Amino acid sequence: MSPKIKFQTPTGMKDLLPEDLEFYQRVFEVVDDFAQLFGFNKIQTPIVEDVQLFEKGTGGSTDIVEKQMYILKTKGGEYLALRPEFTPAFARAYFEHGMVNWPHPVKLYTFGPLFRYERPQAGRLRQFYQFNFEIFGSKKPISDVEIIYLFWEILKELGLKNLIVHINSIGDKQCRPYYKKSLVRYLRSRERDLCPDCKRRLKTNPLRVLDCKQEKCRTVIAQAPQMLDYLCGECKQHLERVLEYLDALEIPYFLNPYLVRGLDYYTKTVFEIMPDNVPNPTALAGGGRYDDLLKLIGKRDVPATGAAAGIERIIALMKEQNVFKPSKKKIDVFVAQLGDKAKVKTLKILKDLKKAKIYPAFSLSKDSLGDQLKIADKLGAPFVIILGEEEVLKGKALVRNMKTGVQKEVKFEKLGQEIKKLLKKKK
RNA sequence: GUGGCCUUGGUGUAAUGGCAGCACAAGGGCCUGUGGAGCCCUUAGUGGCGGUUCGAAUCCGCUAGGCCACCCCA
Repeated sequence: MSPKIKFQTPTGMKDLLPEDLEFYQRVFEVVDDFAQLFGFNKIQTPIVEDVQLFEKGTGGSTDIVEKQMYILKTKGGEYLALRPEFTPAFARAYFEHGMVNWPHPVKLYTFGPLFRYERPQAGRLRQFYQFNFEIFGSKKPISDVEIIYLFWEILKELGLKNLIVHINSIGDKQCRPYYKKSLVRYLRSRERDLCPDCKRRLKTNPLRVLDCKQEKCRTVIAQAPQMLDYLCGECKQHLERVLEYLDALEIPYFLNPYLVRGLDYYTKTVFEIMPDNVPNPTALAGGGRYDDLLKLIGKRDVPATGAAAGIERIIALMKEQNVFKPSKKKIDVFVAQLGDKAKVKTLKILKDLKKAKIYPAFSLSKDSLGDQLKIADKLGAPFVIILGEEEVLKGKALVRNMKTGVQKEVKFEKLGQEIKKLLKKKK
């Protein structure tokens, strides 16, 4: 009856161990810090939402909705989806909690896990983390740039180098239909030169033919009409202003006419931040304006702009560029004990140490002092508090300097202050 | 979803059809109230299922997971 099956994490999902979490926490720290600086408020939404929220919001013809959602049926018969992205949930929350009546723009952010059923690869997981920022209620170009600048600064603060912003405008409901029509007309004329996927896209989502990487398609695309030439006056001006702001902020960008994002709801500005000068760059962050999404979810027409960044990808690049070293948890003091009374006393003095903001290590399951000193040494503790039966009776503990071996008696009540003093002296 | 490569104790590796071995890590001991070294002992592995063979970590099939490219995206 030896169970041969080995339990393991589900495909494309992983455990985050202490060492991993140091990286995640570093990212979250910087994100929170910049969120505060830029005046964004944090919210958390449920991990599951009504399937229809994404069908409507994210868009029925997107890969995400078509084939990547984890969908579950509850006992009550509702269909819920593990969230594959944040934006529709933000829009839902915006209406559900009457944020329409908050002073605008409403600036919100969050981070947490998302789920997409995909074939896993490095930098592409089925459960992954993103941080996400949204601005509701501003149609101004500066708001797009506020988002881009914020993401740019967060990535820079994390130490990442050689990044570039790819940016494009995909127009709005005024001008995009004209462009789409003329693009489709052109692509039809060259249909026999397209890959099978693109033949399909031609019907379902022709804009995405633009990002196909098949060589035969690339040659077709090279001569295709470009959105930039079809932008209406308003969209054109919007893009120009965005680019001017980017210039003024000295953010390096590449105006990429083939950048089309996979989600249906974008209008005007779309952007991705990616590593520059590498063979197969994957976007670290991406987003843009989505003026038409909110009225699909709620009743009101609210312009919005936002972006999301993939934390695992950021961490991978941090490791590659070697810009963050998890600081080895250094402990201030190790408490070694001998005998039951001393074990209990060890637990009792914890609160006193906490008061002095000293965080100790200890190992109550060990009985031998030698073993405990060995552990203290391995942990790199500069000082050890030694508590034996004798010390408990005397009301004093021995404090040992691990470097010099010098020990002195300290009253229990003074332990916190004394260690603090010693630590300070050491520096 | 398509194609390709990979998988040996916790980690890193050796064995290419013939006794699964080494290093590190871990646990215990030498050492009953004083660490760093050393020595000794212990735990623990061929991802899973099947096939070929006298004999399989090794060859074959399926499966699971990982990785790479496509697809897509963060």
